[in-house]
This record gives sequence, C-alpha cells and structure tokens, in this order.
Amino acid sequence: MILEVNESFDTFMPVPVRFRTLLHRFHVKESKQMPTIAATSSASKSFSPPTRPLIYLLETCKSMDQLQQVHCQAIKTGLNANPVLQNRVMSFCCTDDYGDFQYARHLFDEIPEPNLFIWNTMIRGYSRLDFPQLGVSLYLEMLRRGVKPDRYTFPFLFKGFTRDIALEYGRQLHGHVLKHGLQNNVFVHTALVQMYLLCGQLDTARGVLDVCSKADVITWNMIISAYNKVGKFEESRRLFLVMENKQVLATTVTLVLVLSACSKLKDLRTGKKVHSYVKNCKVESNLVLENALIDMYADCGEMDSALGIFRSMNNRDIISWTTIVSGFTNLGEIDVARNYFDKMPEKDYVSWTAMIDGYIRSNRFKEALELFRNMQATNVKPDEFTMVSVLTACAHLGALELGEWIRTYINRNKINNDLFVRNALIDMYFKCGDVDKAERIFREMSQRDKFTWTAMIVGLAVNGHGEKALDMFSNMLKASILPDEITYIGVLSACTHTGLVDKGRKYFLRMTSQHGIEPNIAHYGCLVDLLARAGRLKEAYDVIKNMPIKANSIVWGALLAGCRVYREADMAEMVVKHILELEPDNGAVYVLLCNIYAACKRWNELRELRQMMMDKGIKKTPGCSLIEMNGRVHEFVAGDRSHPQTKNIDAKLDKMTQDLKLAGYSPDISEVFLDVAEEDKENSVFRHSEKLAIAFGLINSPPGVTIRITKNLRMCMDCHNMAKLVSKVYNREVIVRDRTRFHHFKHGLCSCKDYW
DNA sequence: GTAGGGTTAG
Repeated sequence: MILEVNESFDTFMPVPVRFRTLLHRFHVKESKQMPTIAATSSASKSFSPPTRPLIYLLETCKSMDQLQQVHCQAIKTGLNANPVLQNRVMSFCCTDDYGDFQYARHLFDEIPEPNLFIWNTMIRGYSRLDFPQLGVSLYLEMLRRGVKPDRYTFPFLFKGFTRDIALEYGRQLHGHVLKHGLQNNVFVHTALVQMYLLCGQLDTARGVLDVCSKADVITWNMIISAYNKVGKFEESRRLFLVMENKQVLATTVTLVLVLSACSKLKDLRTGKKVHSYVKNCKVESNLVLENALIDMYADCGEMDSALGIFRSMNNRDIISWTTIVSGFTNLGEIDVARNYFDKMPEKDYVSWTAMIDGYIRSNRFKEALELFRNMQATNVKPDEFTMVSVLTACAHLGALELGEWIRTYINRNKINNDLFVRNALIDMYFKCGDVDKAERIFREMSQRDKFTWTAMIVGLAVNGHGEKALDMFSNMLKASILPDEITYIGVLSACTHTGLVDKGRKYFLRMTSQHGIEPNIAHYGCLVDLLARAGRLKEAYDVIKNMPIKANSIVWGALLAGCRVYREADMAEMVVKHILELEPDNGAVYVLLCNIYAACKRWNELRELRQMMMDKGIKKTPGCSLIEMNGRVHEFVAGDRSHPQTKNIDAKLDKMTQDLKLAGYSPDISEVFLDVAEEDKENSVFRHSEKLAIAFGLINSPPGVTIRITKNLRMCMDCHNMAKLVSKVYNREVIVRDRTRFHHFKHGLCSCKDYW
C-alpha cells in the first residue's frame, strides 16, 4: 500500500526531506501491522532524531493516518517509550474527533505500567464512545493495579454515564471520591452533582452541594435548574435565598432560572427583587434575562411592567414578542394580544401557537381555526403543540372533518405524535361523538397516562356508554394509574348519564376513602345531578343542605334541571330563589323556571315571570347549533334566516314536517313558554337551531352520511323527538352534542334512552 | 500533557 500523502499534511509541516522519505518507507512496509512496545528495536537507536520534532508532529496531526506515520517512526527510532510521546498518542486516539480508540486500546494493552494520565485518558475514551460500563471496569482495573484516581479521573468517568450506570455505581464511586479526598475539587464536585442529577437523585445532588463550602455558582445553577425541571419552584426560590446568604454571586443564568420559578409561582415579590439585582448592575443584563423579566411580570399579570421592559429594549427577539402576546392572552385580553401579534416583525410556530391557544382559552374556537388557516398560508410549520391546540378547537366545535384532517396532517408531516397529541385526538373524537375512533386510538397507544384514561372515562360517559366508562376506570386502577379529581368527575357523570344512582354514591364515598381526594364543589354538583336526574329530588336537596361547602349556582342548577324533568314547580321556585341570591342576573335560571311553569301549565306565574324578565331586561340565551360541512363550520341560531341557503332549508323543513307527521310525529310544545298562539309556538319550535342544522345537513350531504351537530344549550323535547324520527324515516344517523351530553340517534332511538 | 457546567416564549 502506498501512503497517500495528504496534501495539507505534506504542505504545512516543516519536516526535513530526508525524514519524510523515511516515514514513507516505513509506512509502506508495516502500515497494516499494529506497532507494539515490544517492537522497539535497539538497533534503530543509531538513528536518533530529537524527540521534540516528533512530539511537535504529533501535535499537528489531523488524522489517524498521519498519527500512525509519526508513531511508527517513533517506534522505529525507539522513542515511543517516551511518556510524553505516549501520552500524546493516547490522547489523540481517545479524544480527537478522528482518533481511533481501538488503536489506543491495543497500545494500552502493551504498556506494562500505564501512568495515571494514560488511565485517565483511556477512561475518557470509553466515556466519549458511550461505553460507561467499560469505563467503570477500567477504573476498577486501575485500582486493582494500585493506581489511585486523581481529580481528572471522576469527571472523565462520570461524563459518559447513562442513567442506569449512574444508579448502579453512583453511590459507590461517590464513596471513592470521599476516600481520596477529591470532593472539594470544583470539577469533581460538579461532575458528582451532575451524575446525581442524571439519575434523578435530586435530593442527593442537593446534599452534595450543601456539604461543599466553595461550590461553583454553576453547580448552584444546575440544582436550581433541576428543581425547575421537576416543578419544585419553591425550592428554586429558597435555594436562591440561601445563595444570597452564602454570598455566592449570582450569574445572569441564576437570575433567569429564579425568574422562571417566580413566573410559575406568580411570586411578584421575589421577581421584583431579581429585577432590582439587574437594575443595580449586579449582573450584566442580556436579552435572555430581559425576556425572563418580561415573562415574570406577564405571568404575574403586571403587563404594564412587562411592557415597560419590552419598550426599553434595544433588541427584541421573537421570544420577547411572544411573551407579551401570551401575557395578554393569559389575562383574557385576547384582542390586545392579537394587536401585538399582528405587529410582530416575524413569527415562528411558538408565536402562532400562543395566539391560537389564546383564542381557545377565551372560548373563541372559530377564530382559533381561522388563525390556523392563516398560519398555513405562511411557511411556518406547526408542531405538536399547535396540533393539540387545533384539535382542542375541533373538539369544542365538534368539527370532526377538520379533526380527521389534522390527524392525516400529523402523519403526513411527521409531526411528533406524542402522548399529548394522542390524548387530544381521543378527546376530539369523543367530543365529535365518534366513539369508535376514540377507542381505536386508545387501543393503539403503547403509553397511557392519567389524562388518557380520564379522557376515555369522561368521553365514554357523555356518549352514553356508562358501563364501559366504569370498566375503563377499573382498568385504569389495575394499570396502577392514580385517578385525580377530574377522573372522578368522569366516573360520577358515567353513573349520572346511565342512571346508576347507588353505584354513583358508592364512588363518591370511595373517592375520599380510597384515593384521598376531598370532593370539591364540582363533585357535589355531580352528586346532586345524579340524584336529581333519577328523580330523587329530596335526596339531592339534602345533599345541598348538608354539604360542607356553600352550594354555587351550578349545584343548584343541577337540582333545578331535575325539577324541570319531574315538573316540580314548587321546589323549582325555591331553588331559583337560591340561585338568584347568588347570581341576580342569571338569565338561564329564569328561562328554566319559565320552562317549568309552561310544562306545569301554570300560565299566570309564567306571565308574571315573563313580565319580570322584560322589566329587568333579561334575555334568553339564543340556541345555537354548529354543523361542519366540507371543512367549514356553519352556525345556526334559533329562528335564523341569515344563512345563504335559507330558502332551501325552509323548504326542507316543510317537507320534513310532512314526512315525519306521517311517521307519527306531533310537535311537543310543552316546554315553549312564549305567550303566543299555539300555531306560532309550533313555528318557533320548528325553527330551533338544531332543526335548521339537521335540515341543512340533509340537504348538503349524501344519503347515509351521519349528521353531527353541536349545540350550546340542552336539547328540547321536541327536537329530541324529531331527531329520533329523522334517524328512522331518512335512515340517517344523527349525533347531537348538547350542553351536557351526546345524543346518538339511530333507527328511531337515542343513546340517552330519553334520559337526559 | 489532561476538565466541567447553567437560561427565556406555547
């Protein structure tokens, strides 16, 4: 084999010509063979170039080829036993990007008594190659051969550790550190702390920090960072105060970390203290620090201060802007946020997602989707956070088509389909009434967390599969996932929607006895709902009277809903009084009482109440239904005539009335309380928003396609009857998601078994 | 002739 003289090698080295020729000759002959210590020949000592040029050559080596040439030369000339030269060769092979560790290992095996440097270098080599186990073995071999570790050994050794190796050997090696008195070396100390952090032993790491009197500020930063990562923000803050006491000088990074903790804790006081640090020039400020300050003020709701910093900045980056935007969305000032968002010089996926998410948290789902469409017109690619937000919007709107499209989009664009995304998909499918698809996602998941199970339980419950939801709950417990208070809301509502009153009561008690969850107001609401819907109004009322928390309007509302179903006008009046004490302007309550008076034919009371409502200017929340068609969400309000297809919808409604009357439909106006002639009552019922949406759906989708509707209020009796008949007469599945649950209409029946 | 590390926005 002819030596390929690398051009750079050839040109940059000031090597004497004679010397270079020799190198060539040697290499040609023996390049395939691994040189050994034993190969050192005394004969070659006759030719003895000075050691220094060889070492110099080694220092300039850029590849193994070059290194081997020089090394062979050293062997040939008997200089390879020189420890400095040996160290150089080992060091190159173990640490250089082009180093060949195997070469080092062979040389190492031939060295009778490697010095500590060589041992350290070999250990470093194993760490670099991610063979921590072999590093440990080598370290133990070193001890066996009577060589003591120094301050380099442990940093090198720990550097390559994985979590498992750290767990296995960490404590023992810590003992070695102490035995050799190396614990106060700042490098060893830092490596030790890092090793413990690597395997999640935060408390031990903290202990190591605590016993060291002169720990580096960066070690403090590492621990604070670790506390932040596991959400122990109080600890982060406390550690910062300890640092102050010990007069350890904070760096900008320390302050950024502490500010991050303050944001999460909403601790304006400490946040301001950090700010004064910066103002007093105790550290040099930078962009990251200023962003962290903005974030702290924003999360504490102090947008004026946040804006003050923002405006004073010379350089702002995307993070500065995004922080301001999300600061406003968090306060619900969505339009101000949008203003800043529109002014951003550039936007990335985080900015877009922050804004989309802002709309979602303000319950402005259609605008969230609109913004997502705008985002797609840019070349900013969404990520899994964006997907979760958009799926959430789809879920709230019942936009199944778009939700499905998002799922395809995720797969096609290789967006990280993580646990959050899958959980959001499950939720979306359930909220769109597609139980099968939700279940399929669940089955295909390899990892499931509390949110997965909870989404399944709640989703099955509201879709009318109470027993399945309860099975799910017991499977969750079998999988050793602990339920939280939301899970129990799902469990209780499974019982409610299925009428399993006694089971529900049992779960309510078990929640505290078995899982230590104290029932909150929402749980009491579920319990009252459970009893009230089953007609056990007296028991429900007893629960309210005896509960340790003061009932709110939602709890009373659950009882009121029961009064409506069972036409208990007297109790209803009492309940309404309670609600109006809490919320004098609650229009929905007046409407419910109207419904009840109408259903009980108490026309005089109804008239008086109507008058009172008019005097007080209380209006009924208009019924509103959404239906998605070809990726667009169409909105219908009761009595709506604004839709472009209104004429067709009217004609279809007329036709439907005829068809359905033949099948035995008769309008049910018992819940209509408008003080009008019977015929008009019938008309107003007939323009309820879900009927408009169903008619629209029948017109615009081919036969056999399921019609899915999302409604803001509870379905009325008449619409419910009508939907059942539509499913039978036109052989169409109709799925209506109302305020509290799903109605799956099929073959003339509803999944709620008329119990809602 | 060798070493190490921390940060901000959804």
